[in-house]
Amino acid sequence: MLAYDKRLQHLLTVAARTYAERGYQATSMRDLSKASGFSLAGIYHYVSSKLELLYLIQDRCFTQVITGAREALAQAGEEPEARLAAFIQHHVTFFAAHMDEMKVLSHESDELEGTMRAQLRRRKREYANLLHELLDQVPEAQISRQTAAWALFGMINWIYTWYHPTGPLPPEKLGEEMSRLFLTGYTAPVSHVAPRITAP
Amino acid sequence: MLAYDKRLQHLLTVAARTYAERGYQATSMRDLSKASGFSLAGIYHYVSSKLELLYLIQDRCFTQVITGAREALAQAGEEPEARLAAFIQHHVTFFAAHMDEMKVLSHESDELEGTMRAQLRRRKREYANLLHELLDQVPEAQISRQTAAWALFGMINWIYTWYHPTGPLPPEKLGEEMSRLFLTGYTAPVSHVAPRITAP
DNA sequence: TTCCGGTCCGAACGAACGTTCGGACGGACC
DNA sequence: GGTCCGTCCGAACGTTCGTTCGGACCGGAA
Repeated sequence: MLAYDKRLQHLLTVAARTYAERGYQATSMRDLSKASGFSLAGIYHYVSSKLELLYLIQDRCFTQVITGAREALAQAGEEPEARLAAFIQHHVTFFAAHMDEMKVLSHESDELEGTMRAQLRRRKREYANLLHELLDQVPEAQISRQTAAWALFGMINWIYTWYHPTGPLPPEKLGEEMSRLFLTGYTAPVSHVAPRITAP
Repeated sequence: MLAYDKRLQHLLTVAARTYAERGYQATSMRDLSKASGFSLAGIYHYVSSKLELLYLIQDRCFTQVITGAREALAQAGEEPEARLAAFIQHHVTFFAAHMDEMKVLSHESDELEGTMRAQLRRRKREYANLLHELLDQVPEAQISRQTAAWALFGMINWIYTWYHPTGPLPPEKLGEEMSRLFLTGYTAPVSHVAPRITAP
């Protein structure tokens, strides 16, 4: 049954690319049929619905990010800031290496329903907890852990709206810059605080 | 013709709310008909197409953000960091006050085509230039201006995925935390740099 | 040779979509 | 009173959608 898995993977890859380009809702099963080489009806031998196709892409991608992050942390040593940097660096480089899937994961996260939605939420919580534990290890944070976590995810998920991995800025460099920006902002002593401006 | 404008505004408000809840593609003109009180055909007396409806929401919203940011900057004094903080604070509080429109602007930015798309791109460029000029005034940045700009927009646009303005964290406080996180990270002297970790 | 289960597809189904058409209604002006 | 114009709508149009159905093809077991 190896060929079966290979063809399913092919279908998922093509679908992720098309969803990333045109959006999930705007892509029809007929589009995927043309892009994948399968007939329209043939697709339904691999997935039971359009929604399950989206679910498979997102779930597989999320699983990869989480296990990848765990592996990166396992090699990151003990120092809290170094571990945080490793987490960020892994997320950014993984994002750059799997742009289509990560864009679909980031941008089409509200399309699922029922059991599939719940499963994806669980994975999201799992990944967020990983970050929260890292943030807890860093002392003297000058802003709240919750806001910091969302701000960081914003920084590193927004990537899909502008970044081109083959451009002048290589993924490792991008990860470094993001790490430095966030870590410096989050861990700096309170004395080095920017002037507080209240909106008029 | 005042009543006409009021009814158009009503339509745009309802559409923005529905698009924010269910997404642009997933919302049908029949949905908007039910939600707005207009008949299906009646909607076409105010907009010429579904795409123009999206365009009007996005263009009006963008115009408001830009002029609002200009006003905030006019009152922000001379110090570069204070001006940057004012820009961020304005963006965040405006976002919180116009969640539906800003979510539609952030999340459905790839749907338009042709002239409308070009017009929106122009507005986006205009707003980004505003930020770039502010970043240029801040000395000794430890990461590139371009990356910093995208990271900041990521932080403050991702808000729509998690923030509830009526929750425990008021918009002004959120703006403050975002300002502090970004400004500290962007303007900190290079000596206070987080440990550089290269991915294995 | 026969049969069978996995693989795949052309053709069709009913539903929902964005948009249009012809006309109804009502106040303003002659 | 008659006419016109802005406002609005019920009903329909043609298209596209996700999904299904019945059967074709084929390698291997019996």
